[in-house]
Amino acid sequence: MPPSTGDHPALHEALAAEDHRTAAGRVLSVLDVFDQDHLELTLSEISRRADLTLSTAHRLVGELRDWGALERTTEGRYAVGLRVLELGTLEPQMLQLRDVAPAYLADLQSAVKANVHLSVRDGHDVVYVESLQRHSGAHVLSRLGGRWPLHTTATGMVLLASAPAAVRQEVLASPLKRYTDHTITDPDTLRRMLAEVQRTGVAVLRETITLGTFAVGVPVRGPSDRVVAALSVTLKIDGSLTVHQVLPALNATARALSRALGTATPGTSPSRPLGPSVRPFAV
Amino acid sequence: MPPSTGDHPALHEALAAEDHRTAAGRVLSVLDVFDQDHLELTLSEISRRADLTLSTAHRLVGELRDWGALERTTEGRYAVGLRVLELGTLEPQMLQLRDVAPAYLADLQSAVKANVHLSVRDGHDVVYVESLQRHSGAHVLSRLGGRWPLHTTATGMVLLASAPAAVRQEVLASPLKRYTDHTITDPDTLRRMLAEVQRTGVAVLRETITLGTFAVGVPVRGPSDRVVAALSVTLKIDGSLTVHQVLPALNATARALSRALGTATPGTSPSRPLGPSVRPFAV
DNA sequence: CCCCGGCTTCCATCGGGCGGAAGCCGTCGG
DNA sequence: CCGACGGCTTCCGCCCGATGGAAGCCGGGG
Repeated sequence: MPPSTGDHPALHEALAAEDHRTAAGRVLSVLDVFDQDHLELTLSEISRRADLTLSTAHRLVGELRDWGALERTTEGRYAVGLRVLELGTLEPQMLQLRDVAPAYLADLQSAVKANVHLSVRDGHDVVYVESLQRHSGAHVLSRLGGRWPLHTTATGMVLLASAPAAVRQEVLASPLKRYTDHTITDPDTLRRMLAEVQRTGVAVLRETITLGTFAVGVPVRGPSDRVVAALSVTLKIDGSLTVHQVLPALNATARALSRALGTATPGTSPSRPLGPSVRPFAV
Repeated sequence: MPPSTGDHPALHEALAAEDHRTAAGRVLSVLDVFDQDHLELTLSEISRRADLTLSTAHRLVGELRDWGALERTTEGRYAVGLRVLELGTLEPQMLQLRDVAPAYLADLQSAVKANVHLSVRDGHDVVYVESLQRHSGAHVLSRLGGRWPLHTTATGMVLLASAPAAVRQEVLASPLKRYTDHTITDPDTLRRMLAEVQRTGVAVLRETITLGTFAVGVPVRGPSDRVVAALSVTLKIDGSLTVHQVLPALNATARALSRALGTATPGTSPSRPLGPSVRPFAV
């Protein structure tokens, strides 16, 4: 960034493209430097990645550490702290879903013997709220809190199809990131598929993220029939199961889950869902 | 807080106990107002609870919302955003554990038919990283990211027993919060129990949080035999199972999990744990 | 030995965060 | 109908504390 402006110290002001971040923005910049590929960073790395002077980074990191937002690893590097996780679990949608959903997901999984996902929409992304892997240990792509663009996953398509028209237009107008040869990147195709999803209530996406798999997604509705989440099953393309074979179980589970959610909101204080009405395929 | 200082406006300065928070501190104050019992708040509630003027709260909340740390509910209130959850899942210990642990926990659970917990230490608290409930739907006490003081849970005792001496002394010197009649609140008793845990490698706590249940905890070790987590089983007191009946399975699972973790660290880049060596009670 | 990179502490300055105030909106009650 | 109220949003001038430069510390390596 600062490649010898030394020659003309006079114009360093002009070139240095002032920093218009607010104090709060700088704090968030620090948090922003951590991602999947940067779990642990030294202070100087943070300062570089966040584009903050070392002294500022030092002070902010210190305050964040005191609060628990960051923690110091044994090797002296910094990482996101458990306090952030604790705070994150207070997100209301996800809190409610994680309360009732696991049982339904487990039943569905044992019925179809495949990976099962429950997701909600956050802006233009789909976020995993709960997932069950067939052979646990492969949490790779579907980590809790994991994000994908809406157009790349079955649950994303379901959520996009039922999102406010404004959101749909924004997504259709924005560049559609490609992950495989089969990722749908053409707005017109996407528009057509969305219409189809709206008509049928089911989204089927083939190899849009991972080659060799396809996913089937359906909506989960909360009180007043609003779509609050999406449920999906991911299958191997050369596997034994077809869309039509899993669809009944998927739909039944989604509807049972919807019913369980629907009962939860009349009272403002979450009036215990009592017994999860009907759980198809219950053990 | 401001009970009619109006009479003597002159001394409002003196009484008003200046606010020594930094800008970053105020940002964190805003996040701090959200907890288990305050999932959604209006702007004014936030401003009151965080002790910020309305205009300041307004601006900070706006910035946090733009970043995704907060979101606006349909009713116009504010809540923690999914971005926080996403960030929280980057916490390294928890990330590694959640990658490999689920399979082991599932095996253990199906072997003992009881609730199973995996926890790590964060300061003077124990934090749940993963848990399996016998009858799903009762995630109540053991929500992911949930916190308890170290002296109140079986996993906490295990982690405290293996924590640096400094931590142990701090906890022993601090007031030990009581939850039930059986919560251990006497430092001397705690010290004795810790010694016992260190000697035997097992912690058994009866009704220290919830009446009618007891829990058995054992350490989980990572590379270089450092204790990185604790594994526990929670049983009904009048149930059929005794400590001695679950201990073998618990120990075997903890050791298998330790081995799986141990293999993961030689290379600095997490060199895939390949196959989870031996999983006792595997299905 | 010195140099280098990373970290920590200190301090004067100045820009932007702060809070007061005014105005907007919807709701309730007289 | 109007007025009061609570909650929210916007605006703006002042002052203070965040900022970043600089100096000093530590450890490793050439």
